[in-house]
Amino acid sequence: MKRNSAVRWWSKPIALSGQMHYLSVRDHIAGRIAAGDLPKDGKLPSERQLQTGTGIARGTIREALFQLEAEGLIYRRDRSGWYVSPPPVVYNPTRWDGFMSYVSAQGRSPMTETLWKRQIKATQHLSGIFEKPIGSALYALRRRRYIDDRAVLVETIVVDPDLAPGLLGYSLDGSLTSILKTVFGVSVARNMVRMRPCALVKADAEGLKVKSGLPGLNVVRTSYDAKGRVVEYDEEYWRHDAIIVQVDTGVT
Amino acid sequence: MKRNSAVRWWSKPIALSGQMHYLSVRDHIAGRIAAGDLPKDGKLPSERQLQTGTGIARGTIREALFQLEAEGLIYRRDRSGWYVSPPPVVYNPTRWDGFMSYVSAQGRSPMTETLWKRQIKATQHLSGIFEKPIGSALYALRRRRYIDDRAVLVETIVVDPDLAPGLLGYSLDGSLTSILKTVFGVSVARNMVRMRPCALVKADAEGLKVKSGLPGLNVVRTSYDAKGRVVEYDEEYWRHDAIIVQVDTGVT
DNA sequence: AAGTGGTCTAGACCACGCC
DNA sequence: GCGTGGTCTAGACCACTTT
Repeated sequence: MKRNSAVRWWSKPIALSGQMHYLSVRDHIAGRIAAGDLPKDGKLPSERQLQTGTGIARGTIREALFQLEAEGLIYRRDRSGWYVSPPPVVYNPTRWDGFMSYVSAQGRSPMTETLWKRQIKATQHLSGIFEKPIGSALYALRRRRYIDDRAVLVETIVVDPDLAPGLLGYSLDGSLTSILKTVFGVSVARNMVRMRPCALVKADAEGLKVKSGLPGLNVVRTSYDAKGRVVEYDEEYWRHDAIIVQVDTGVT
Repeated sequence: MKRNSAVRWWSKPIALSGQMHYLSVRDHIAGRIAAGDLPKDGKLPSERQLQTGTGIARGTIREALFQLEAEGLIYRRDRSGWYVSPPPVVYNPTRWDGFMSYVSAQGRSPMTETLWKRQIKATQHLSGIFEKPIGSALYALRRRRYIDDRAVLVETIVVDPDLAPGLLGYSLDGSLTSILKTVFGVSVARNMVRMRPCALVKADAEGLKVKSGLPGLNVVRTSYDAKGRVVEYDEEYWRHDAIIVQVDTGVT
């Protein structure tokens, strides 16, 4: 590709006066993206190609790219390159339509992959949530979910076996919601949701194939049935650039 | 202080085998923090002091510090040093008690500073929200809010003057909520809240005195009265380590 | 004035994706 | 096997805070 020949990506020299150098580079790249001046797969030129003809150190280029990544404009695929981010989906934790349904409704293509499912024993933490003795049997489930083939979240779900005996025998690559409802007659009356900006580290970063330390959003949801029993406890880790959370409620 | 003499902060050499070097440094520092091995103001040794005796480049130390910062464990004061982060406050956007009230309720000390207040003309964006013609008069207000003397958010609020004529004449360093209610008899019936992990840039980063590009949380709240009129439109930018969002609702 | 983080350079080697 | 980003070193100078 001509774009990738050894000339600098932008036509004018980068302004060095006044503001920080890496922020100038950021603005140039952001401008090129906004102008749509990119191959249609959204891949940016490589870091070393961005350097050519500029006299700028690679570290400075990378600083600019990190800035754009933090802003959610671009993301990286490990050792592959930098790409323009697709738009985020809107997530409404107070609605009880699942991931598969609201992603589709927004014209995007959802996909779920079950990483593992097994019976576990309640830890102290879980025993407090489910109000069961430590060591009680619980179902646990780990899934990775995709939008348009990009991994956007990993989650660990815990379900009370008393409410859904034999749950793990079902395919859980679809909507857990609808299985609970149609097969077990369990429906959710109340949600408690906690959200916290976080860094993706260790298992979660690995699961999303991102570098440890990238920003993410941690969503913890506890669902109750009409009798106030905990139906489902869910910990999600999202890519920060994949989601907007929207809550629409009466005032309490 | 003895801690700041030219010996390394940890006693054993850092393990180089296996995992990434900067992650080892991260783990060492995280361990020391968890062990409470710090002066009580929470200030870490300087980057150059952390290097001493280790043979580790300053850039690598900084990478470890950035990691901990992204995780919310530490934060920096520009050109002063790195400090251990205080615990976050819980923010419930569906409750209509204001910042001053819920921060106090959590045993922390809230403070509000009004940066400016003035009448503005409705932009296209605002005209759509308030359902008024472009150019209509609106009240706008910019504030910075603190918890225990650390700036944690900046916000810009827009209010419909028809619902609160003369609002800008009042001191707005306290609760806007209670002024609207007690002085103007305006109360909120419904909230629409959007949240998005973001990078703090430009004016918002400057307002919080953080480096541009640090992770933050963008909260946009639109409040309606019982007749469905927009009472207040609020854009907040939070430090990412200062807040946990909690939503507790019935399912719709 | 001394110390701090903030920025930048100019290399080097590595692990891994992609062809 | 080549190109990519990922990691790391060893300096340097600057702007700002702190003392």
